[in-house]
Amino acid sequence: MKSFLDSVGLGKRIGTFQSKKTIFAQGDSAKTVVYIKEGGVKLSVINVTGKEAVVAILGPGDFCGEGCLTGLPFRMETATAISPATLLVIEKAAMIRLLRDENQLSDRFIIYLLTRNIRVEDDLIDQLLNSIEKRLARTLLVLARCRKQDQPQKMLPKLSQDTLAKMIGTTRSQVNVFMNKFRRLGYITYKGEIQINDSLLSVVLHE
Amino acid sequence: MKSFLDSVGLGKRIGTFQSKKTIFAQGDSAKTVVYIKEGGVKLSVINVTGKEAVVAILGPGDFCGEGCLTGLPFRMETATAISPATLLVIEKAAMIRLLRDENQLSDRFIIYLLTRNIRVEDDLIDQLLNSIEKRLARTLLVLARCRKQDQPQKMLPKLSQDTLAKMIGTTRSQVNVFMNKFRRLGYITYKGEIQINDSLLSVVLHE
DNA sequence: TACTAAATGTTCCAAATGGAACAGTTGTCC
DNA sequence: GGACAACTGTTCCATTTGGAACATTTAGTA
Repeated sequence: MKSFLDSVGLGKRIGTFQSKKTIFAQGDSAKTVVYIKEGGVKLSVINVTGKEAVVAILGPGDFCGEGCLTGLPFRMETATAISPATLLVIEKAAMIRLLRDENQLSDRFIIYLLTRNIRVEDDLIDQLLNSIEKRLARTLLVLARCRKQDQPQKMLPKLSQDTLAKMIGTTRSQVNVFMNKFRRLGYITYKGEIQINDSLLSVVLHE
Repeated sequence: MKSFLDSVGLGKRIGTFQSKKTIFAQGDSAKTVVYIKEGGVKLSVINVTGKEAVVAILGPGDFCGEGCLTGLPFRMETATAISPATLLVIEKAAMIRLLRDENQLSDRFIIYLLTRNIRVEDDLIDQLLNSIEKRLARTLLVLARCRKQDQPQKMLPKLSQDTLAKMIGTTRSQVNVFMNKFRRLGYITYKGEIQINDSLLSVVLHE
């Protein structure tokens, strides 16, 4: 299934990025689709007034920059590595060819887009309906779920409170207050890295 | 290009719905993908506490219920006609077969998913960064743009202030206050239906 | 170790927002 | 026309939130 995304070839190359390095920036010309083989990637946007929003945290198996396939000539978002990352960079034309010729990839890509759509819609719904406290709790749980398979204890990718704030559309000081509240109530633990307890769910579900 | 979506056949049937009728409801079993040939469709969600959010307003050329292709057994959203609607209802298995066999449809569907993704991400970003006033202004402009091709004056699909409130995550009274403010400033006009002036853009862009 | 930058902890107040309450308007159906 | 329901207009206040300011802690590095 992964064969087309495992090999380098015509119009496909490997890129490696250290943590905090920019993969592409908002406004760049958009001619490639990126497939994440390893590492974490943060997608962010800066608006006219200079305010920043974090749209998604992506990991292995996710794509980014796929918007260029619609014909958009520029990157609408900035993609930044949040851990050492290995990426497959696929030229737009090569990606279009692969989607035509390789049904397995096409299927997989459609499933990916559908899943991604659901994720973003869930984020939007959360934003429309819930308070900062609930949004923070849900975001932590979703981030922890991504790691569940690896770790016995659920653990977060290393994100600053500032980044969390930009994911849920609030300020760092608010995030700080609620993080400490969750810690005080035993919903999360700071053991070097942050660990998420299932009891954090009660914040999302209650009332 | 549209041939596969124009014909009724094995696993494809036409459905017609009057305004305000439910096409499918949150929690229903999800076995079909719906293609909108004519009319408008509102996608909404109700959360545990009973609060409602409107996720999208869809029109001709859009799909809905496509999430079932990921294997999700239930509808996550309620789809309601907001004007008399003609729909092509495609069985999940038939849709999967079409996507495999008909490259034109597959291409078109991928482009649709990418475009939809961008739309939802833009909504999320708007929600993360902007005040109620700006979100309302942007929502009105986006809704008006959908109709631009038809009408000399930009006009809205008929949506109540309550629906607008549920699209931007606020209360009807807030929407009412800002709608009247926009009207007082000449950004919108009530001539039977609501008409949107380009000057409304200044609300989104200013400061 | 000492220095520096980044991240976190804490507080405060102005501003934005939620939500309820009630009045007025419009449209529809008998 | 009258009755009813749906939608709109308007006000008010408690609550939430934004945003700045400053202290403290942690991490990286000369």
